[in-house]
Amino acid sequence: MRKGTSEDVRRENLTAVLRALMVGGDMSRADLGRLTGRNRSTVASLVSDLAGLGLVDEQDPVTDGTVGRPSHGVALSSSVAAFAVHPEVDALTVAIVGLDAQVRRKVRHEFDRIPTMAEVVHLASTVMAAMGAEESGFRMTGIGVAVPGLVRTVDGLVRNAPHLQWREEPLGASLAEATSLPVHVANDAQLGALAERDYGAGRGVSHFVYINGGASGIGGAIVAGGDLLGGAHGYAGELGHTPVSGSDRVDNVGIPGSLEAEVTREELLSLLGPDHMDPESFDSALLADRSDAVAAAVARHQRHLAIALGTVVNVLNPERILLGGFLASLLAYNPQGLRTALEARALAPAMEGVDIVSAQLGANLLLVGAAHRALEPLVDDPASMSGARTD
Amino acid sequence: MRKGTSEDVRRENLTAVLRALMVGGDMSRADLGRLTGRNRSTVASLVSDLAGLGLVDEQDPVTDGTVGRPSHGVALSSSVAAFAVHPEVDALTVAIVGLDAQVRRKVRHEFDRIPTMAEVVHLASTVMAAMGAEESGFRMTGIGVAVPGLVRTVDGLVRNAPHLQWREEPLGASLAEATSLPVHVANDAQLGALAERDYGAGRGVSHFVYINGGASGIGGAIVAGGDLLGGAHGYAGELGHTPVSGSDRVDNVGIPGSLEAEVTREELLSLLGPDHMDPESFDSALLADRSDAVAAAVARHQRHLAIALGTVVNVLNPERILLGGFLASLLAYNPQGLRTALEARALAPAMEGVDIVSAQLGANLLLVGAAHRALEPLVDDPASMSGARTD
DNA sequence: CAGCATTTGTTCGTTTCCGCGACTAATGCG
DNA sequence: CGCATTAGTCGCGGAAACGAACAAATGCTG
Repeated sequence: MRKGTSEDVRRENLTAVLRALMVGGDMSRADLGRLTGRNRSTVASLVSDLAGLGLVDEQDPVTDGTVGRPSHGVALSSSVAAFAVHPEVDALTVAIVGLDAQVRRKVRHEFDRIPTMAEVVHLASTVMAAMGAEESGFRMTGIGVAVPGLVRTVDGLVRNAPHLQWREEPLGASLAEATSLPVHVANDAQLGALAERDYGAGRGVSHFVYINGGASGIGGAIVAGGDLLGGAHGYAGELGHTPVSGSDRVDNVGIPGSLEAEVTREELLSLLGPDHMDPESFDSALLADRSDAVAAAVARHQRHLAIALGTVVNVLNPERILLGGFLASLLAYNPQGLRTALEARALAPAMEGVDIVSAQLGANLLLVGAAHRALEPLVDDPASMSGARTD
Repeated sequence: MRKGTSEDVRRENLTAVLRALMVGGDMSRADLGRLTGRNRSTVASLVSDLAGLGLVDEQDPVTDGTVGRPSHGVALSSSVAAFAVHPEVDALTVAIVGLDAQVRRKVRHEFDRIPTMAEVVHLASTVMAAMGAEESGFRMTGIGVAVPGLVRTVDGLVRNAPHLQWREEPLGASLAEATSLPVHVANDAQLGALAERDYGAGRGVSHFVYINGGASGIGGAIVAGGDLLGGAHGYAGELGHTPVSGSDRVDNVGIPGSLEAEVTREELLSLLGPDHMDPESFDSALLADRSDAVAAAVARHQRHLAIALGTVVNVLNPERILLGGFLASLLAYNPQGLRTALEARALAPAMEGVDIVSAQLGANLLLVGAAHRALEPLVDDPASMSGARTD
């Protein structure tokens, strides 16, 4: 759309082929042609270009049992990848994730106290250097960082990450300086939504809302028209602070009666007994406990969640709502209960055909989302992969 | 983006030229080249094509006092236009609006009772036929209809327009059948937002929220990334049903404590005295009355509005909020009051740099929005204007 | 197993459309 | 009145996609 020359057509076609492979997996050149609507000769030329750039590998023709000449296989290169970095209160995860969304390497470092940004930058860059990605044949395009908090996406400034106790920390700039790689920092829920869109419960859905409930609170992200809705500076999607009651309970930014103030994992956990529990155990423990106390608490939580979701449905008219973390457990406990509560709060036409489902992706969700964020510029302009820049 | 051939480049370039003229007004061919970044010869060819299609008029070169050869002027054709139809409880407005957003003809018919859909269709098609648009040299591309209610945009089915007491009315299909013209039906606030985006307080702003307060309630629309956010079926933007209090007051769809239940023009009007008042009189009457009763009511209304806007800011991270109708009066009464109340409810980073302004466009706002919605397909594919179809 | 239909790869000519350069035209300025 | 500046016009070249013609590789059928 920018210049309007024929090279843009080429770029768009290269991107279309790459995207087809990313969502559809490896396939034959003929399939690629059908999927992208391009001509045989065009596809051949495009694939040849991409192979030359090292982004895909052309394989020998394989017969698949049908008549006709077998078509060459085309596979995403297993060497093109990006780093994913995910700092949490108790650990830092660094991974190498390929263009095919496979997690190739993964290192987790536990902290005994909340890390500072400088510590995270230092540790992450050390780990990335130690991984020897280039020596192992990976061609790294950049670094994607998933941060539990508000991030100014343009420069990766972490505005406020309450759980990490970070405020106005220049994470993007620091990490870029330490590694000399392009760095993309974003909110964790947003990156999770991207991963769900491409490989999870959001596949093929162009309007959906993702809401994740964790120990630290509730985060969300919006996909509209197939694109992540970031807003003016990337702060969009903060559904946790939506008002759901007139109570005085405040969330961690001081907003009273908000979703995050009323719906907490902590409260449910206290009813179940143990002080700590990993997400899977929490889910099964909650679903197993049908006591009155738990049922009442779940009902109240569902009611509050439904009010927030009602706003979401009325304002955004999504076709699907993805619930992650303990919000998925809340749904599973009584799916119809949540739906009924929501229907009382949403405009009937907007509510029609809205799916409420659990998010699909598990542990690697954020790593895939973060890495793919870093791979995005390459996918949008494959020709930029010229010299396999290894600096 | 679809096929990936060189004809797409042509189409995009034609669109770019047309859009430049729409937002920038008539200009010289040289300016057009600078604005669109295209080459001199390319612009000449594009303009020549558009002139051949009858979409622009090429004028004689005019000297503007600067050195160098004068450039040809290019003006949007004054004959290309669309119908705008706007049914309200007490009147039906039909207009002819040009590509240049000028309202060329306007007919308003008053009702003595709430009209049915069939009556509106019948009257609108009669009026449009009587206007003799084709005979007057207009080339009409379609009909845009602004409806105060929920509209399924794909086929123009009015799902629920409470004030008109319409439910499940096939307005789009009926009007298309009666007129044999392409019909585009949409929510009035959405069309107003489009007009504000192109010609009003939303110019050059790619993320904004438009909220309009009228006698019938509160409607809204969202522009994200420069595009109207319609959601899955076009129902998005319903900000009036956002929860703002724990009270039991319900709005017209039964949602308690919603913005529309708590913030009403009616309530303010009752404090000012008269039973009926046109918007302009209401605005000046409200701003003139600094009594304690009014001040307290305004403060309460502002507080509730701020809660809804807080949700909007947190979820959408807009760069501007446009207030229309009596919500603009509410803002003007005490701009700082609203802003302060909002800042208590919004995440500080998301709130940074958010403008809160009044909508700019007046009476013709919806007519321009509706007609331009009908002109959009033409702008997106100028070459489709082949035979100046007059059926 | 030999021919045939089917499907795909390959090559090459055609078409479209943009940019560029050379030349011409029209203006203001000194 | 010449010169600099700016824009229109025309022709050429390059990029890229498509389609046609041909070759290659497979399954199917008699």
